[in-house]
Amino acid sequence: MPELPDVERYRRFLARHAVGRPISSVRVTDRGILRNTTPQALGRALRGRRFEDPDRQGKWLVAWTDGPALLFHFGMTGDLIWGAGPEGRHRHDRVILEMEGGELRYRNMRKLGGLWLAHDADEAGAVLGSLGPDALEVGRREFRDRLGRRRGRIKPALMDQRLLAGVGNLVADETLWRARIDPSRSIERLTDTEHDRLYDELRAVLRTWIGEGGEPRGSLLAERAGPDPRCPRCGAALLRAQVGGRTTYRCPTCQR
DNA sequence: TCAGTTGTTTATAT
DNA sequence: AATATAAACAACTG
Repeated sequence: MPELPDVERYRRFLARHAVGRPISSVRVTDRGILRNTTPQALGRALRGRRFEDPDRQGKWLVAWTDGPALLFHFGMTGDLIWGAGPEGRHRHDRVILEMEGGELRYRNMRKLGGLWLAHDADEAGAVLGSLGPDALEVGRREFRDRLGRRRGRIKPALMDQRLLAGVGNLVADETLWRARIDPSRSIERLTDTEHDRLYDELRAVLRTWIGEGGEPRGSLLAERAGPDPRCPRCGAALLRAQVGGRTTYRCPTCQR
């Protein structure tokens, strides 16, 4: 589930439900999900604090409070849930933040990703490491420049979080399909037109995906899960292959 | 039983 | 130096 658009929705979700409410207690049902702190330290750090407007960079959600910040990464199966009370809790709710008027739950089945605690902006920056500019914020020029300094195949470059933050496997496939570019094309051989299409389609994919509150229809994405994946544009059977170690779908006639 | 899964990090090879 | 590949992490589904 979580790619950049999903994390952006989590960001808005946290802002809508949790901002401003005093945190009364922190329940950790799986301490392994805390990557740089303990349940005790997390409780001490957050109790009595209130979330402020959260930030997102790539697939990271940075939830500032009037004290420290809580950093969320959702891995492949993370989710954020709001509950008015304890009913509806799930066994994969690894951390539950109880606050006035409800509770925020960090759910994560596979436990890739996790929660980090940062006491200030410097610490938050250290956790995020050398993350590139956010894929939705980056300008056309910088996108082009950063890509131009890379060699090799286009898809793994798009997914490199140091180059550009937020593009995952599904967004990459969708973008390349819409831009009609083969995921294995070498970056050096992309034309100016293709660079422009890539930038435009990346933004279009991210924006529609955020806007629809879920994965878009009439897309490669909708096809790949089905029994007979076909190109929504030309009807050709989609090809499935490994690119950069990830399952990749492409259209044999539209993408060259 | 086996293959597959939206992400990232690490080690190893080229 | 940078890119490519595979494995590991972990838990579940079909």
